Amino acid sequence: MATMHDVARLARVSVSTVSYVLTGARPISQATRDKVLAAMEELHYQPNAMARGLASRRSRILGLLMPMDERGLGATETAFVTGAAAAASAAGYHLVLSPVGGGDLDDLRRLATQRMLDGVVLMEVQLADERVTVLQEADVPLVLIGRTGDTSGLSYVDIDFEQTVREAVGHLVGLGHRRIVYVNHSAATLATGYGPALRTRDAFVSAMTDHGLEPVMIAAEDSAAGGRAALAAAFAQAPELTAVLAMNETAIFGILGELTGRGLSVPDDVSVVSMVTSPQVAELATPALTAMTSPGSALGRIAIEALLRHLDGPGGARHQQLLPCALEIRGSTAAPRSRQLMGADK
Amino acid sequence: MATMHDVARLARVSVSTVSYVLTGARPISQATRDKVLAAMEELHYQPNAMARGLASRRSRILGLLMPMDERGLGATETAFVTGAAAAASAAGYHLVLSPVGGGDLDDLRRLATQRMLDGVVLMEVQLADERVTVLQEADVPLVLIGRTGDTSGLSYVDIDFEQTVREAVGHLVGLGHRRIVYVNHSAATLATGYGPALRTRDAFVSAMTDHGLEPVMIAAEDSAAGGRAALAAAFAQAPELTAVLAMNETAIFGILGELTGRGLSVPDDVSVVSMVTSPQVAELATPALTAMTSPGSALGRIAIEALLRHLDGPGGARHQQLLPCALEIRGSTAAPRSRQLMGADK
DNA sequence: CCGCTTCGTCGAAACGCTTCGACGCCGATT
DNA sequence: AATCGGCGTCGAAGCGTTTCGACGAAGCGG
Repeated sequence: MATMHDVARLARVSVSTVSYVLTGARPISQATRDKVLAAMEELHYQPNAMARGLASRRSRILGLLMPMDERGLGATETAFVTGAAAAASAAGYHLVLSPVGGGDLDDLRRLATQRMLDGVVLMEVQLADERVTVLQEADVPLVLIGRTGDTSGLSYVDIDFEQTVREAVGHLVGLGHRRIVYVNHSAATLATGYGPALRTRDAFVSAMTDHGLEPVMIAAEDSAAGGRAALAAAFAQAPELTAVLAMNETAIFGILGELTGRGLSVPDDVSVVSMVTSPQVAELATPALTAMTSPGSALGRIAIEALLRHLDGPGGARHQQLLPCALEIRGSTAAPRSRQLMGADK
Repeated sequence: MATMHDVARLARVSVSTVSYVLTGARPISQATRDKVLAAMEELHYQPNAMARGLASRRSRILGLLMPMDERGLGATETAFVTGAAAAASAAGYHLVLSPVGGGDLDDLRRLATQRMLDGVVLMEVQLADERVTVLQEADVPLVLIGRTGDTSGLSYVDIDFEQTVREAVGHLVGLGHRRIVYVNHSAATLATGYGPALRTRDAFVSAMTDHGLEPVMIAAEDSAAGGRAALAAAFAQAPELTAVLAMNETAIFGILGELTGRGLSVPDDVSVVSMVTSPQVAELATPALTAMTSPGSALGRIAIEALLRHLDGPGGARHQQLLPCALEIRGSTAAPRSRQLMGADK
């Protein structure tokens, strides 16, 4: 492997000159530059990332820390990653994903403190998240996806759940629905302080109240069976329901299955809206689901851009931004039929 | 940030002694070791990864290169990643995922040649894959998931598709099915040299032939609509079919939907087996799918272990290994009813 | 035509660690 | 008693860059 020395020797210049050609930190004449570039070409020279990082105290590597549970990454998370990777790459940075689970806080600390990462984007932030504390103590530039309860002094990008729920409810109410059930994540998930679940819950209550409607909410396990059970519970609690708004992407297939099982048709008997769902998943269902599509790739891009800004101007202001999901109307919503317009026929 | 120098000074030993305590490269007396460890503790010392890497010419970082398309990572890939991460972590290595798309070959070369990665695991390998060539030229220790057409001189771990298909077909034939249709990925995907699709296709032909049955195969786009269309085509080609074996995890929901749409019940009228499918996805369907479950986490672990072996003994033999998927019987398969036992009633 | 920038280049000193050769010490071997 | 080999430790030489101060050569206004 050729080093800078070899290049310098071949081009008959000093090592520092080669470095300046590479980094542009000082002006170099065209003639010299050409000589150096030719030498690099000839030797297939590639700078050694470690040496560079050591000397400049910048690795040009950004970390994207994502807990990897067995669920896998949906299209939403993937869009997020690709958006972030593209933005990093455009700025000349590498983006590496590190699958840090919740348990290995020490691992996290080590990773952050070894000065291998110039900055870090943390995904799936909980309302009370120790990882944030660890990262702040390690003094590494940090941007969150999602937010903790107390966001003072933190930079984050997150989905505007308030707005998203309002829009979803608005869509259903606009179609004529009055009895709308909200299917959230499980009670256990809520208890862990999972922000999206809690925020959408509050947003749902307030949106429904604003329309003068009563909010009905059900918790569902993250599984098809959980969705089934939730729908049963929903009918027990509100027999005349005509629409379901579901936060739980995993449970939604169970909900649809159970609806079919009860001889109810979507969207004629019951309308279904899926929250924070990718088009890919929405199209899997029959009929395709009307859904609130998350701005995945934009979130990723914005997070990285904010992070890069922190690297340049360390004293800069925090970046705090919310993006709503977009309503995409597909086949699972329609005006309510039976119970509303024709009486309780079914 | 404290350096080794600071630790050495505080512990009143030389820098090299501190280093030996850390790496264990030479014996150090218990007394000295304790002094050093105490000093480290007091200063919150953390070794600088760059400096370490530069001096030792080992980064202790392994790369997992995965193309990220918009589809997202299924539970299968996720299991793979977590298996790999666990194995790497156990050996004191970091595992970073790098989302390298197909297009950025130069990006790949740069990544591999900058000596930041001690070794690399490459996922989603095609039969003819330029990335493999690039990585080989960069002279970086390499293990593939999947295989190229010519595997000489390469290490890989892959699914034993031959065996997996044989088992799936065996299951269906054992239940009494004779007319079995195989739904593969799209013709376009086949044309790109996507190994799993090609290998399962061949395996299906040979397995069916061994049973004295005629292999019927349909290509399906990777979407629910594709699955629908494929099922229609299947019925056109083999009206008396009683079982579907599907390689296309995305299309399977379309297949199920179309089956229901035609008034056919699963598994009573038609049995369905899904290939290389995670339990999570299998449970999404109603009824839950009988599936061939991929050995995701084991694949990841084995790949990393093989890679680590390469790092230690560079001259060592190649590691080439195939693992079959496990048959998990759920609700989507049963003995054929109507057409076989009761004549063509439906 | 003289001093003064500005430009382009060089040499050397970091950056924080690993690793090699050397050395003193001590107990064991002849 | 002289010799030997381990053990534990030290000092110094890298690893391949970046970056800083210095310096000669032009280019400029006066």
